[in-house]
Parts: sequence; structure tokens; C-alpha cells
Amino acid sequence: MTDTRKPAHLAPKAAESPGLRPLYRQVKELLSRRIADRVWQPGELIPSEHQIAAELGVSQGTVRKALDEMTAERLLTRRQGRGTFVARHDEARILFQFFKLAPDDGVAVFPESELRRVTKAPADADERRALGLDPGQRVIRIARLRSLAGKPVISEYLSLPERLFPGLGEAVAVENNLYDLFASRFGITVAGARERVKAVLSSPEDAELLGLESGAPVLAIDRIATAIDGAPVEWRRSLCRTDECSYVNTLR
Amino acid sequence: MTDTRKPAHLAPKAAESPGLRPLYRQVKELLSRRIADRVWQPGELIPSEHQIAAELGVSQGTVRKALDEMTAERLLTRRQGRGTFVARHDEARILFQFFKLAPDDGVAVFPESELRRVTKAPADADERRALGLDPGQRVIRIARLRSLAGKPVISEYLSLPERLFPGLGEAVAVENNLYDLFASRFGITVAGARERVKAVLSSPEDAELLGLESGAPVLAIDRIATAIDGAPVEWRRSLCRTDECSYVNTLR
DNA sequence: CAGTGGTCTAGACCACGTC
DNA sequence: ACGTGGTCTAGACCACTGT
Repeated sequence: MTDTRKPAHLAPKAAESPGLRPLYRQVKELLSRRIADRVWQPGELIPSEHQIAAELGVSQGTVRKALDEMTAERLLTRRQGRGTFVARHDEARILFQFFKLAPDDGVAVFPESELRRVTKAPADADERRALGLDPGQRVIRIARLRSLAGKPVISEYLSLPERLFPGLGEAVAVENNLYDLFASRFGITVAGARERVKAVLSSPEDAELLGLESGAPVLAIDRIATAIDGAPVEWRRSLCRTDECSYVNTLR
Repeated sequence: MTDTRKPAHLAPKAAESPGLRPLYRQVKELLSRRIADRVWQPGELIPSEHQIAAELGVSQGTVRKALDEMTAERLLTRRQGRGTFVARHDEARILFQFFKLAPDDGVAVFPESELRRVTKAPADADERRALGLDPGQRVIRIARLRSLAGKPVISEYLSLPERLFPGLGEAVAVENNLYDLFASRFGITVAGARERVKAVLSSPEDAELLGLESGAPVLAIDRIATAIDGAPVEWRRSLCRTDECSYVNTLR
């Protein structure tokens, strides 16, 4: 702490502007930006509440409220006695936050993945709509087969904006945990997603991949994943056989 | 405030017991019990933070933290300038919290419901497992057909422990919003649920009800709903055609 | 032991809704 | 004007972690 300048980026409270935001939200957004901009990187220990409070010229309680909300949004993890860390996309987190398919008997595990294809092409209409792209922008298309306990369960198709993932293609072959790869190689932290689930009849190709008779019913999960700033960064369609597992959702 | 006795039900902090809980959690559980026991009823205005703090002999900040968590769990709703209210199961809340089926184009609406059957019988093995019942305990079975914009979309089968819902059967015919009925007639507040979703082939009966060819794929949603205290109070199985709507889930 | 996050307190002022 | 919840502060002590 040799440098204790007060940025005073924050409006103390009663600014005359009508669209007024609480101090702790300003703190939260300032700190979120540091994560999004990789000033603070995944897994890193960030300064203590005291230090941040002193740096920004606000009270520790205000910083705490900001950090609490960021922790609730899974941007941070806090450990009493140790400090506050930028959250990482480890498999345990993915499993809890993003992977909703669980076996009907037994405990959920992270699936294995077999890469089938990686291609690049101009985004089609569906991809442009899902990812908010302009005509002519290109996407990377990935097809892979995912298995639980050695049995193929998910045939998955992803579309990624090529602009956000320059040079992806080799790395995806070896990396099973894609969101961790997005963060470590491309600086893109997936913060949330919206899924639409339907029951459909499997295509002949997917049925064969999954070891089903052609025309068997499968779950179709359409996901649009978004980064910290809310921008869409991935569109994926997962076709799942659900004879021995289910899409599990807890409503609270 | 003529009565300012301090119950002192609360261990101030450093009780010698090892399984120690923070004060605000003790407050939260005490207040949650008042809702579960209907001392405070749905829609009712509860005392102000100040009054509760004085009654329990804790600071306002501690009460606030308890109320904040209860609000996050949708037990309460707070309105600045008005006060804090016990949450009600109005249709808007159900739609947001418990009804995940949304049309692919257009905005989500609460479905209409047509009652098909109400019967009572000893719980079968599946029902006993789902609802935690002992052999011999009875259930109420309800079958109904639910529609969006006049089109049948969900064929639904419910099993309810008869012990919890004495005399249910007539009321269910007129009431579309079941969880509101559970609360107002039987004092049971549904607080959460766990759903398992699969893709299956529809039975001939369900296909006919939903206007599908026999064997068309449908979404099967298995739900176990729990009350404030965590006890299972409802098991339902919903078979949904998803050609024009989807099961929508937001991951954060 | 020092440093961290976690809890708790007491009090101030603000924004909102009602009277 | 008054009472409500919402924000912000300052400081105390506790519980946990590493040295």
C-alpha cells in the first residue's frame, strides 16, 4: 500500500443525476470490470476488504456488500482466514452451475468428451440471431460426443463467434472443460446461460452416435451462454438420451 | 409496543455449544417458523425491523440480515416506504418461480386448467418413496389437462398426501392456482421443488389429450415440491408437448 | 501471532409511500 | 410530517488460516 490515491470515480451519494445508483453497486461494477478485464485473473487472491475500502475511499461495510453480491453471482469465492479469490471454472463448479444432466441412480460426474469435428464458416441466420452477429461474421462450429461412465449420452453442437476465439481449433481437441479453456486461453469468463429444453425425435446420425434406434425420443437443450458483461459468447445444442439420466432443476 | 419483554430465546453468541449458529440465522428461523405456523399469514404486513429488533433484543442490522435472506428465498417481499409482507402464491410468482414452460414466440402466461379426475387410494411404492409416506397412508390423485391460449399443452398427474389435504377434492375443481389453494385452504406453503426432465414417447391416452399422434415425443417433468420446513408435499408428473413451447431455465 | 473474512452493534441520513 | 425500508459509516469482537 505505498500508493493510496483515492480515484474518487464514485459519486458519494446524492449526485444530482436522476438515475442514481447505490455506492456498493458502483463498487461492485468497478470490481467486476477488473475481473472482466483480467486485471484480476481467475484463481487470484484479490486485496482484502480493508485495502479495497481504503483504495476507493468507502467503508469496509460497503465493500463487503459489493463482494457479497459478486460472491452470490459466483464471480468470487471467499475463504475465512485466507482471503477473497476470483472464481475459476473448475469442473466442480461447471458440474454445479452449468451441467444439469444427472444419472437417475448414482451421483453426478463430469462427462468425458470426444471431439468429432471443428469447422469454420460464415454464421447462418440462426447463429447470427443467437449470438448477435452481423452478416458476414464467421463462427467456429464444433461437434462432439459426450459420455457418462463410458456410455455416449450427449451429441453436442456448438457455434462460437470466431472473433472472440481466434485460433481455437487445436486446443479444443485436448481440453474437455471448454469454459475453463475460454477463460484461460481467450480471457472470456462465462457468467450465465439461458437454456430451452424440448423433446424431439433424434436424427439418424445422432441416434447412431448415442446408440439408439432411429427416431427414439431425445432431449434437445438449446443454450446461449453469456459473459460477465452479458454479451452472448456461445450457442450450443445438446441432444441427450434420457433413459438412464435426467435434466435436473431445483426451483427455490 | 406495550409489551417489550425479551424472549431471550436466542443464544447471544458465544454459547459453549459446538454447533453454533449466527444470531441472524436464529432470527431467520424464528421468523420463518412464524410464517410456517401461520402466525403471520400470506399477504400480511409484519412488524417493522425496529419493532422486531426491540422484541428480540438484537440490533436492527441483524434483523435486516435475516429478512434479507428470507426475501431472497421468496418468503417475504419488501416495499420501501410500506413495510415487509409475507409472500403470496399469486399467479405472477408461480409463473416466475414454478412454471418453466414458455411459448417459443410471445410472452409466458399462466395456463388454464381442466380437471379430469380426482381419486383417493393407498399410496403405491413410487408415491411412498417420492412423498416419504409409510405403507398404508393414502394419497389424493389428480389428473388435469392444462392449456395455453386454448391449446392443450400439458397432461398432468398429481399425488398428494391425504393427511395434509383433508377434504380436498371439491375445491380443486374451481381453483386453477393449486399452490395458492394449498396455502389458503390447508396452510401449506410450497417453498421449493426439484424437477427431473426426460424425453419420452407419449402414451396413447396422453397423445390424444394433447392432440398428438400416438408415440409422439413429449417432455416428462417429474416434480417433488417441498414446504418451508423441507417436507415433501406434492409429487406431480407433467407430460408436455414442446413443438411450440419449451422448458426454459436460466443458469447463473 | 497477525491478517483475513464473518458477525454484530449503534447511529446517521436518504428515498419512498401514506396520511 | 411521519414511519418504512435502503444505504452508509465506524468500530468492536469472533473464527479461521497460515507463520
